[in-house]
Amino acid sequence: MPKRPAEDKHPATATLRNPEAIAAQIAAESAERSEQSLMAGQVDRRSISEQVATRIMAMIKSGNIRSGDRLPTEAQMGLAFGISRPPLREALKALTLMGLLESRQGGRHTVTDLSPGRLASPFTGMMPVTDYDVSAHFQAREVVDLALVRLCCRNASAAQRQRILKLATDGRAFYADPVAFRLMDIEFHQSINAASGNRFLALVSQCLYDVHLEVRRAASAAPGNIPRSVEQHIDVANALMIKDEPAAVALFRSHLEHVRDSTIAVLHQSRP
Amino acid sequence: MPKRPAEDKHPATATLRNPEAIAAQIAAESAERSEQSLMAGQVDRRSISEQVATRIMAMIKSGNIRSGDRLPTEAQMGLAFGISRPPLREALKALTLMGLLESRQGGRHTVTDLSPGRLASPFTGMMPVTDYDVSAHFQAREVVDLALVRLCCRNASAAQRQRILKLATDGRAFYADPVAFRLMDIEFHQSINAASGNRFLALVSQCLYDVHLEVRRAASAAPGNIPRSVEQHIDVANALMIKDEPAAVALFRSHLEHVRDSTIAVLHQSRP
DNA sequence: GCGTTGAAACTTGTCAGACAACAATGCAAT
DNA sequence: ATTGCATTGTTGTCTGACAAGTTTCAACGC
Repeated sequence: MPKRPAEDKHPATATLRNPEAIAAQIAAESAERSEQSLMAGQVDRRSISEQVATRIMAMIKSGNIRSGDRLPTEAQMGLAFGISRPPLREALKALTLMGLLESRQGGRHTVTDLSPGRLASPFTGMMPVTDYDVSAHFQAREVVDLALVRLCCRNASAAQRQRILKLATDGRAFYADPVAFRLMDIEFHQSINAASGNRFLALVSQCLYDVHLEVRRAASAAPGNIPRSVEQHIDVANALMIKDEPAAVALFRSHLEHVRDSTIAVLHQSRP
Repeated sequence: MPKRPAEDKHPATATLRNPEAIAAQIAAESAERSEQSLMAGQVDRRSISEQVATRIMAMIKSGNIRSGDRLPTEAQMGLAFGISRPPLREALKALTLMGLLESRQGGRHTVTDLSPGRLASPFTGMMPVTDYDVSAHFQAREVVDLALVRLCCRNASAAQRQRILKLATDGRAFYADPVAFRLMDIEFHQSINAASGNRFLALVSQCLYDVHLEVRRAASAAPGNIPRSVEQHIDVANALMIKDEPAAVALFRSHLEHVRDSTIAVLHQSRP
């Protein structure tokens, strides 16, 4: 059986994770690029900072730079890319804003965990910029979340089901605390998503949920809604415990519809 | 000295869109911010460029800056924000990389159309960075795309159905041209997504499709696959024409399964 | 009068150098 | 061995400058 080589043990690849080696690789590729552009005779009309940002992204995507790696200093990278600090900093800052890098004054740049949630956050934050359609949004959530509930019902382990049920019942303590309830609500839905075993659908669901939060942020939840949501959570969790798929889906659907209706009510109230 | 062509017919709204007025508004808000930070005694530990980028994003999201607007010059904005050019440029470049702004040397920064596809592209490009699961990906596509097909079957106008059918049949001309086929394929799926009437699901589907393209980019499609895909497209389009929802869904599902299987085959072939 | 063209003014892209603020490191004293 | 401090290193920000490209506007020819 041909197994994947244990890359971390190989000196050649391990060395690449050292800042100096990263800089060396950048320099090598940079020279190669220059030759190519000379051969093609085609000038890249993008600004240097955009080219550099793209190349760093490519190095991250291809695995040449990995989560947690410390990048070389700005001076070293500028030397390696053959550019000065300002455009390099523009590229680094852009990647920082996109959630790929982290930077602290005095400390070097490091690569984030690259979790989909982190990468999606800047995108999610800009989503509700176009005119927002509540019913279309909840229709999408229904499609995605109900599929996740189905998958969760089939694939979740006993421990995961227990955790979901515990989160649901713990919600009873938060009848009077909207903030704590919101945190629990996030955790509850994420647990279901994670238990489904499908990262893509889970990510989509989380993005749609984040958009929902953004919309609902300003308006505090009406007091009566929290107990109702908590009870619906518990109903769903119980259905998941006994693996009753139709019931879980139906209960989750009614939960979503309840949230949708109350959201519409809040929006109409704030915008008469 | 206004040599400026008459541009404010509506002083209230038009004024805000002038670069100078935008700068003035920035300056006003900036002063307000300073007071707040003094009152709170809490320093914002984020770098200036990050704060500025966040604030410009907020102004775009709130509608103070709209699609197509020309931003003030960097000098003006630097003055308005009370900072110098480098950190301001870092913020602008970050927003440019994120697809919110466009910039040309010599011309001012302008706001893009803010289309979801454009905003999603940097995010989509980084998605397959984590270990990629083909079957989970296609499971997600199945959930989302089949829902879109259902909605399309119910909501599409006659003209939209005609367009979908035309795209599908036109595909027959591209048996030997993978690139042209790919372009048609994109258009075909986007037409279905648009006809569904749900922007959110359409966007999600497009993102998943883009990830699929990214994965399949290197490997050229096997020659036999194109005719098969074309015929499947036509079958789906015909089902949509007569509004046979179960048939359309079933045909689309088998289309997706075919694409999935051929993708897996290609991946296994390239990675023995 | 009207479209064209050319130059001037303006704006962004890039570079260089400098200093401040913060982090990391090593050394000395307890 | 641990704590505290001083030194060094790195990022954050500023200033000034010039190159490369765009926009504007006025002079010019028709």
